[in-house]
Amino acid sequence: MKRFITIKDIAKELNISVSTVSRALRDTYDVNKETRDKVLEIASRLNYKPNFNATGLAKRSSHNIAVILPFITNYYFSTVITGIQEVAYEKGYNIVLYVTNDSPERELNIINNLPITSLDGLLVSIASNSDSYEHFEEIIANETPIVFFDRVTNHLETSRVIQDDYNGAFEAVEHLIENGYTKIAHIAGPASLTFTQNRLKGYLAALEKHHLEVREEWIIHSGFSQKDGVEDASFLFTGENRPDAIFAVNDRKAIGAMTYLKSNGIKIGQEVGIVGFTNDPSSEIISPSLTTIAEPAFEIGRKSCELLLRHIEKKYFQPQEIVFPGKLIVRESSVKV
Amino acid sequence: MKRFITIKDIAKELNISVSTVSRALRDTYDVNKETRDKVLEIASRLNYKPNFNATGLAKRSSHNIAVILPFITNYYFSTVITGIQEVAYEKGYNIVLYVTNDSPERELNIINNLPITSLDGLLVSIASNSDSYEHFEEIIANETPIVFFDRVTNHLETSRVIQDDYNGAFEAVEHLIENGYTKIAHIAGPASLTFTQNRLKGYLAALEKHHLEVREEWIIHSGFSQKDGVEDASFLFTGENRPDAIFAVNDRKAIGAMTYLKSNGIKIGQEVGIVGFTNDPSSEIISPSLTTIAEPAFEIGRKSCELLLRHIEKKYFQPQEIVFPGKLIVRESSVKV
DNA sequence: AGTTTCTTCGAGAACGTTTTCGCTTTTTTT
DNA sequence: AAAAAAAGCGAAAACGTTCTCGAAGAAACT
Repeated sequence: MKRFITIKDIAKELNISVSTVSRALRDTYDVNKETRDKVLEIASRLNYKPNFNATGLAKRSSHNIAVILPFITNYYFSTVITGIQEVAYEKGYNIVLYVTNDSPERELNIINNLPITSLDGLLVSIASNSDSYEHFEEIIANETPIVFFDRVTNHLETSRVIQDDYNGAFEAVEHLIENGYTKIAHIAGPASLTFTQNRLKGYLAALEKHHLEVREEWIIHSGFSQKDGVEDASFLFTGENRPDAIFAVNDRKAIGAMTYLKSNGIKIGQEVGIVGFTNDPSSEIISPSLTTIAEPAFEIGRKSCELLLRHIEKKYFQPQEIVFPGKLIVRESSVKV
Repeated sequence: MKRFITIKDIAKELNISVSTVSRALRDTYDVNKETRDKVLEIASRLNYKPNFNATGLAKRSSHNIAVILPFITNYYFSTVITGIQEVAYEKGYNIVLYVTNDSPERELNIINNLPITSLDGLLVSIASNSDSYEHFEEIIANETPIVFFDRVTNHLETSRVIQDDYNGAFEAVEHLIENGYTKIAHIAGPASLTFTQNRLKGYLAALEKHHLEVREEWIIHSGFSQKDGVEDASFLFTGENRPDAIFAVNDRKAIGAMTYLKSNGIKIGQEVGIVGFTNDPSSEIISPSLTTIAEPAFEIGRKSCELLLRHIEKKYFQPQEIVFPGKLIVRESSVKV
């Protein structure tokens, strides 16, 4: 059976009480410097490790935060986690990771089975087709703070951090227009997600500003995968009225569309312009290279975590919305020469 | 202050003792079916959530496992985590994530500050230049099981799961030879890592089998990034005695090398053959597409976690080494036509 | 010298469970 | 019908901390 050195062992060793040891290990006041030094010395000699279950019980707070998101196997999310992890590490928090596989059922199941009593807060990016938010409300009611990032919801009064989807999309589409494309399609994400709605709005606004017509059949909602991109492009380029440009909701779909076009002999850039969203490293590797809107994924992770920690540490802290601007990165896929 | 429903609330409600409630919530024996049903009903009505700090304290086991690895922002590691997470989810374990940024100091710091008393086990892939294993030994001495994956060490008597680096490399290089390349360079990873050693051995064995000369200057050890690949290639192709093929320790370096060759007008495949390792999705996106050895990353994650859980649950379980075979995937970068 | 204030510490309860032991009551065996 | 075994439950200790209270002594005032 495992057996670790406890505060009691230290107390016995020095013939003092556990309360004193406890104080010595944390505070500096209310304990004599000498005894404190002795405690610290013994503690490190015996290689004492605090029992987090016990401290968690006694203080009603562990130093754990849950991160719940759809996937981790893509550039965006893995980079966000890296950012989160960076500030968690600095501040001595542990990250408990849950991945929903973008399934609402699994998300629900995870939330319901969360070790909520040993979690100080939650960082979440919701699944595509979540339609109910009760499970989150319940957690909020229990005074466990939540910060949403990227995939947020307006149904809940919490802090959130996102990129500027509307303006990013607007800029992307305007860039296509300025480069002489006029028949611009949008291959979008699942309609339920706030950020696909915002990117769609940005797309529409840019068309409107430049007096270009909006065609229903040029707006396709589907999933986020490369395969979805292939299918959407195949749909767009088999009928009549083919577009001459595509704005994709993310780089993976853009890349899917590119592979479709390439294998059908359509010249990217020259004949059909393409712009993605994210700045996935693949967008630089593919040829022609992909124009895209870069998202500050790492910073979004950092900021989300900082915000959550503020909520955890200060008691009443007004929910905030933080919006990061995107940045247009022009490459080969959106220019005609 | 947060306040959750406890076992005591249920006991009070039903006028029975907490011990009975505790039993009812877990076992089926030693408690009448009727009272058990009543307890379960009240528990779900009050929305009772067990306090994991308390159970952890009382049972000396949380249901947490730590995952410690260098990065998560690449295909291989993020897929491994997804596999780990899959079985952890099935079995009701939580994953506590730590990323070392491939820094030995940070790794050490993380290990030393681990909430070890509330961790049932560890899954780790070590940092590149870790030279000391004492911190791991200490954990093992405390009877907390560790399973290493991918980046393992021979200094410790623990279970480990890896891919067959030797044979994968052998196959990759033999494939190049069979396709008519004779001057094959190897851009390798940091020399300290077991798996780069094994891939190097596989490379050497293939050369030897086919009586090709080994040239020291064609073997370069550096980091794992795309940038390292660029630099290694630039080194290989600026001097005299240029190779006509490259076997890269991973796909990112292979891709780096490809970008260098492409921008220098060297025809990949025709003039210089390239094979990578991993089967990163980028290897299919880049053109020409990259021949590679596919690693079963997801399965490695699953298996590592299963093994760890076995160690946690059975007491004395002989350390095992599990080796997954790789699979050669032939694409355009390694054929001369 | 007497009073007040600080400083340092210990006793013991509390956090929410599990677990051991033993006591009733019921059921089974003879 | 008596004896033995089993079933169901409660009291209380334990897990390793933190925290509140108060006591003892030292230091600082009058």
